[in-house]
Parts: sequence; C-alpha cells; structure tokens
Amino acid sequence: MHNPADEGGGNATIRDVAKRAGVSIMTVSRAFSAPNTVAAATLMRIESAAGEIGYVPHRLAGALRSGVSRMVAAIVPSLENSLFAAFLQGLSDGLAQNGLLLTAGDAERRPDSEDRLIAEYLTLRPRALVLHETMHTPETVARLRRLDVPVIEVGDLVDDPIQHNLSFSNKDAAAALTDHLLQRGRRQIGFLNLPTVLSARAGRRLDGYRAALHKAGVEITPDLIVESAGGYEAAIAATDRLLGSGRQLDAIIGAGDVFAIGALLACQKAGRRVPEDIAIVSFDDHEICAQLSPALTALSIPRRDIGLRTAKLIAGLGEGKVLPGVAIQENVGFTLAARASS
Amino acid sequence: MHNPADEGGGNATIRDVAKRAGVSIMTVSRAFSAPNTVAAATLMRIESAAGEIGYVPHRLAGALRSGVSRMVAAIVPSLENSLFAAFLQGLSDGLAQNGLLLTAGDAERRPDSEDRLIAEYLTLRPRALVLHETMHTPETVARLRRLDVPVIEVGDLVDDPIQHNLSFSNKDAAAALTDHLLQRGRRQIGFLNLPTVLSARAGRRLDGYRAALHKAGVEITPDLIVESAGGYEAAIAATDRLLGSGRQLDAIIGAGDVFAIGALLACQKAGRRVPEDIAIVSFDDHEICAQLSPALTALSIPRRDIGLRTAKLIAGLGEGKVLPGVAIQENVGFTLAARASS
DNA sequence: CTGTTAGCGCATTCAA
DNA sequence: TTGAATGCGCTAACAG
Repeated sequence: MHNPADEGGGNATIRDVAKRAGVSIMTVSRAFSAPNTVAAATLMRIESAAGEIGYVPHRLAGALRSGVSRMVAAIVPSLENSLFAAFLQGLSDGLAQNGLLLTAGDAERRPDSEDRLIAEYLTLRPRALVLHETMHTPETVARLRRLDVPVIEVGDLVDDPIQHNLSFSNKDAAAALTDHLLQRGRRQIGFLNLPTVLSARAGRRLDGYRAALHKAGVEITPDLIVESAGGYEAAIAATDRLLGSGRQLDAIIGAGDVFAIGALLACQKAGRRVPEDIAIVSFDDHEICAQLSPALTALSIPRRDIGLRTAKLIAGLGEGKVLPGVAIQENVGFTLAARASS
Repeated sequence: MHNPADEGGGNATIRDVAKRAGVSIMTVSRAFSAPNTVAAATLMRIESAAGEIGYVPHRLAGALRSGVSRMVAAIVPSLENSLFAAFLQGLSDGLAQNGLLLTAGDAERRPDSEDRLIAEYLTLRPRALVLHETMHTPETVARLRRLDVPVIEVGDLVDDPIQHNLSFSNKDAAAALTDHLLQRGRRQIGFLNLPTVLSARAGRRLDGYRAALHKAGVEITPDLIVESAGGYEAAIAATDRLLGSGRQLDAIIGAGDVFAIGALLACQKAGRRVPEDIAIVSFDDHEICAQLSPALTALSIPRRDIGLRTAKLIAGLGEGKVLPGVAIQENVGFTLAARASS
C-alpha cells in the first residue's frame, strides 16, 4: 500500500503536492494556472514539492471543470502535402507561442470524412476548429453554425464563410498568373489543374484563369484546360497529353501541387524550350522553383504566415481581443516572383 | 431559463439525452461506449434523442473518469519537412482506423524543446507518446522511463531504446549507399550530411559511411565530409564548396533532406557530368528523384508504413496484443532503387 | 494571499 | 439489460 505520489509515475495529483507543500489544493492549482497570485515563498515550496513527486498537471480535468481546453483542431486535405504542411507548421508554431496544442488530421480521402473528423474533434471540446477546405456538406455547415466553437476557414477567401476566414484568394491568384503571361504576349495558355470536383480551390482557380482570359478578350479553349491528380508523375503525364494534343501552346500554368515542376520536366524531355517555346509558371513557390533551370516564375503564398495568423486569431479569441459575435475575414494576399521561365 | 439541450449548441450532456429517451444516464453512456450491451430498441431511442438535441460526447470527461484517452502525441523534428510529414500521414491514417486522434508538434528548433513538449503532452494523458528523435536529454530519458505512458521511438534503430523502437537503421542505410558506390568503382565519395550535433540520425549516418569505407579499406578523407543545413539552397552551396575544394571527387552521397537533388543541380550548373564524372545517390526517395535527368539512385524508406505500424502497435497496446512489460524493437528495413545517377 | 465547498460530464462498481 | 451511487482531478465562486 503506497501513495501514488511516491512512484513518480506521473500519477500524483494536486492533492499530493498540497500535502507535501503544506498548503491547500487550491493554492497548488493557482500556482500552476496563475503563479503571480501566489506568494513567492509558497510558490517555491509548491514547485519543489511538485518536482519531487513528479507531478504532471492533468489538463483534461482542468478543461472539464473550466470548460476551456488548450487544444486546437485542424483539418487539412493532406498532412503530407508540402503546402498544407507549411500551413500546419506555422499554425503549430503560433499555437505553441500561446500555450496551445495542435491536433491535426486529413480529410481528402473520402468525401464525408471531413464531417466525421469534425464530429470526432468536437468531442475534445477544442478551443477552435481550423478547416483548410471551404467546401462542406450542408449538414456540416448547419452543424458548425449552431455550435459555439470558433471556426476558421483558411483554404480560400470565400463569399459566405461559416465564421472567420483567413486566406488569399485562389481566384485572384490564378488571374494574376494568367495576366502575367498575357502581358508577356502569351495567348495559348494551358491550365494544369487539380480535379475541380475534388477541390473547391481548384474550381476557384479555374474561375480566375477564365476571368483573366475573358477580360483580355482571349478565347477560352477547353482543350487547354487539363485536370490531373497531384504529384510529379501525374503532372508529367498530363503535360505530355497537352503537348501531344496538337493544340497551339505557348504557356502552361501549373495550378496545383507540383504541376509546374512536372510540366518543366516534361517539356525538357519533349525537347520544348522553356521559356522560348513555352513559358511555365507555378501556382506555388516551392523551394526548388528558384533553383531549377530555368528558374520557375511562381506565385508566393504565405502559407506559413497564414498558419501564424490563424494561431494569433485563436489566441485573441480567448483574450477578448476578437469580439465573439464578429466574424473576421482577412485577405492575406500573395506575391508573384517573376523568374526566367516566363 | 432554458435547457442547454434545446440549443443544439453542442452543450447537451448524457443527462439531457437520458431524459429525452426516458432512460438512465448509464444506459446512454453504454449506448455510446458499448452499444451491443444495450437493447436494440433502447439504443434506437437513445440515438434519435441524441441526434435531436445535437448531443456531442464529451470525451475529456470520459477520459478523466476512465483514465484512458484516445489521443496519441507525436513529436517530430519538423512538421513541414516531407520526410516527417510522410511519417505523420501514415501515423494519422493508422490511428484514425483505430479511433485514435493525433496531436503533433515539432521540436528541432531549440535543444530543450523536446522536453518541454513532452511535458505539455503528458498533461493530456495520451494513450502513447511517439518520438521521432532518439537523442534525448538525460532528464527526459529518466522521466520517460519512470512514466506509465508507452513510448515509441521511430527516428532510428537504436541500442538502448526507452521502450518500443520501430525504424530502419540509419547506419545500415548509409552503409548500403556507400557500398553501392564502392561496388561501382567509386572511391572519392563525398558525404553531404546534416550537422551531427543537431541530429542523432545524422551522426549514425556518418557512422555507416565510415564503417563501409573502413570495411572496404578505403581511406576516409575528412574534407569529403561536409555538413550543411537542410534545403536546396544550402545543399547547392555545400556542393559548390565540395566541388571547389580541389579534392578528387567521383561520387556524392546526399545523406539528408534534399541534399542529393541539390547536389545534382549544383553539378549541372558547374558543368560536371552525372554520372560520368560524379555519381550521386540520395538517402531518401523523394517523388521527384525518379523524374530528374538523370534519375537519382535513392534509398527508399517506408516512412508512411512506419507511421502505420506505429499506429498498429499503439492500438495493440490497448487490446492486450502487445504485452505491457515487453518492449518491442522492429527493424523495418529499406530498399535501394538504383537509377541512372550512379 | 489562502482556504472551503461544490460540481464539470462521464464511467466504474455494484445491485437489481 | 438497466439503474443508483460515487468520484476521476481539477477550478469557479466565494469567503476569509
């Protein structure tokens, strides 16, 4: 028969600490949650007592009682994809700075998985819910609107956000890339895109491409719009199709994933000169874009920064800096790094 | 004055569901945690009652009472790096299959951050703790050994694991790459590595390189071992240093991050022919390796699979499939994809 | 600055 | 198959 406090196995409670330090449990609680409300001498006794018995606060219990947890749940289309990973990295860093923890999962495997994952996360009573997808089932939207949990959508700037919305505009970005090529005299612009049925972002990018062409009075050629799965291999195959279609082609926009890099590799293998014959621009500025020959013109999207800002927003929600009833929408913008490929 | 159950705001408790379904709270509890112990008719009434008032189980409360949570905490050197992201993707997928949730954070920014992050995660009483780093402070090791939480190290196969250990051997892998080059007649083999002071894995890779050279009776030239930060730009700069050192050089091992790809780009810019003048091999088989010209010989490490296996191990811990006192060590191996670059 | 009381939502334990 | 009582570890609210 021994006291758990003696084990050091992480099973000690504030009660054990209190006994050892000769104070009440409430003072121990305060020592951890609001140290400056406890006398310095008392604090020191508590801290050493806690250290001696290996006390680990039980935040689940604290969250249950106080009604607020330190967890933030994020759902991205993929954990592995570098674009979303960059966002998560920023989010994680920003949350850590504010003493918050990140729980993350991915949802683009099955269409209803976002809904399931949200339900799962809600059981943890997270401080906030971050969604990188902006296309949801009607049930999901209805459910989230009824809920108390702050929701932040970050995948795109949208017209009817559930609540908060922090992003660049995929439509504007695609239009900017298209304009860039039009200004350089390109007219037969291929558009390599992710399947629009799978990604709301892909649809908005196509909108931007179309809008820019329309505004410039350039005819839209359906054959120049190619959908492809993500990844280098798929991008190369899609580019081969585009090149082999017999269509005139003087530029390619890689509008998703690593499409532009794949397109460059495919063009080089096919003996097409870049940028002389075909200009190539990338929707995302992967680190390698600037290192390739020719260096790829790319849209630079502050994905890491979006993560940081999201974390800041969430931290602000708890401090009254962000008003509860007011939904924030912020356009973080993007920049275009013009390089040799265009 | 209204009942929270009417709001649908996710604040309903099993008490509200119980009242509505005309059963006791205990039956509602069972309906969610062990549905097959509840009569079918009762179950249906409970489910519809729960649906009507928008009941969301409060897993924090359940975890507090039962002492087991559904959360698994993972600490990786970086969330953004594709290698660790691939592991996390596998881990996340595997955990989801078993109804477990992933909390993840990164630690390679500051030396003591792993310790802090572990402390943070322990407050959540996770089902298990997954560490991608195998080099820990003595305090961390001592603490983890005392704890009840299952610990799984996955960054490397090590001699003295804290508990479970699931990985390939970084040392063997580096030796395999070195052997591969030696067998092809290369003798002046450059070794592009991450700083060994920052990564235990980098140190073990260097060990493998040295061991292979030693075994083959090839002299180890310190000048051929170059440490560099990760990323393309740093890799290119490091390669330039190697090429400009005046040393004989007929091969380069990119022993970390995207070093081999950077080395290839640097060689091409410097007018060195690959593989005629210099062979290049990569420690990791990034998707682009096979697409480059020449295609890069690369070590294929089943990172996603390691994640899946880790999840399986954790799930097994709860079902008695894995004995509590027995530490599991598993070598998952690797394969070498020989391509044109060597 | 410190202590007392009560209860967050749920699952264990025992009883029916 | 179902229910009643109890308490997991902690913190809000109040009192001193």
